[in-house]
Amino acid sequence: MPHTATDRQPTQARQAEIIAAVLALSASQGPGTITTQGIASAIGLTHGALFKHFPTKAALWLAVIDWVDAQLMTRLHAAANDHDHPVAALRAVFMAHTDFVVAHPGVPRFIFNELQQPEDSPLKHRVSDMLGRYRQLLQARLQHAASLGALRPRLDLDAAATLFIGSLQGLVMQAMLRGNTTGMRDAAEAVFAIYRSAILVELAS
Amino acid sequence: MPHTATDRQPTQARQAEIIAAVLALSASQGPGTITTQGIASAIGLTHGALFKHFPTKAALWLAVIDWVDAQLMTRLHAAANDHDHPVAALRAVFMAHTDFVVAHPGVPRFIFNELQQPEDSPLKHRVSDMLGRYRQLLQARLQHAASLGALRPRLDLDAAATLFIGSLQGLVMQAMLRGNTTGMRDAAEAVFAIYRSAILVELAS
DNA sequence: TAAACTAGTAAGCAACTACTTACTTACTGC
DNA sequence: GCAGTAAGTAAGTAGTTGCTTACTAGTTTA
Repeated sequence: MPHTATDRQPTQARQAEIIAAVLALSASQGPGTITTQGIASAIGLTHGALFKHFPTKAALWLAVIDWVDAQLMTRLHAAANDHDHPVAALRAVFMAHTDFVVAHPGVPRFIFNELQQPEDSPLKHRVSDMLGRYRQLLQARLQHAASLGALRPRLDLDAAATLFIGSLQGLVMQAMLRGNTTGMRDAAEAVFAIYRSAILVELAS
Repeated sequence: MPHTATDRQPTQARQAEIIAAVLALSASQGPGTITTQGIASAIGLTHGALFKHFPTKAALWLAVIDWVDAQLMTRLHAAANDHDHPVAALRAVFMAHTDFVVAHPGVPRFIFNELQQPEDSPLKHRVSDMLGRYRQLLQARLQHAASLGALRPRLDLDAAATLFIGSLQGLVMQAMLRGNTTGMRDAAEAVFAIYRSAILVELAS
């Protein structure tokens, strides 16, 4: 069957389509089991055509991480900078992260899968680099909040950042158990409310 | 090379050895990439010999989960029942879980890997069943603590359980980023201290 | 002590993997 | 209007995977 004119796409558009397909498959399949054949047929393309746009599967995986990095960090910074008060900023980051996961359920699976690779592969290095910048974003707000006297005295800011990311991880895990992300926003609100009371200085009830 | 008498092991001992090998490989390799060939050569056995003890790879995977279930839940219940006060029990469970992960770093990787399988495979079902019993254990202590008036009024116990497991997940993720579990116990103490102040009723500082 | 059983080996098979090659067809600049 | 290039196809290759088969050698037991 000869392809029509609409079949042919400029490589930049195809690359974006391929990356999106990988993340879509990650949401319903587990990234470790994704094959280049599966990606191709998910787009309606021949297997060989994939390699016109990415030289190797590893290069494609790297491009997926770069996409996630750019998208997620942009949204998180935007959410954080939307609020003057650092605690409000933390809340906005928490919910922006949640919304991103709801919109792209394959992303946390993909990221965690790469984190499992124990050796210092370039993939894992980029993921850990991104998470490092995530922690910096959180630490800056936490320190700002501390300087305002809004946080508990002697609060371990490092542990507070770990708890922040970890609670999101817990929400993701719950969503993976259920197999969908419905109700995740509400659960995120409830969890952040508890987190907030964990770090805030005690006020009169 | 003919095998000596010590080569031959009763199947029960070999099964335990094989399960241990899978978890050891999970700690340093990522469970998705483990092959039956790799398991066999890790023990110093022929590939075909594996299938004398487990009919299929899936059966072996199931046995690994059963082992984790029995070991982990036994320790968590023992830790919980060691304390009369529910908050002390929660702390003991948190640290018992941490100790288990430090002792068996492959376990959380293995578990999370199975959780990623989206379909209702028997593997995923058992994992989600175990996590359900974990939540029950937590909910019972949280409700007990609430009945003692130790918790904040209007605390969302469901979200509190999610935050409990999630914060452990966050610690595991941090350990995976660093590639080892050194310092995990100290980090766990700090994180639980914050968690504790999140759920406890406010006292005079 | 012979028979049944069990734990092991060595070799190989069918299916699947990432990737390549040879070729075709559409778009673009001169 | 045509040459060069880029996106696509179809078929194939080498390596790996889970699993099987045919055979060997210890162990148990009637």
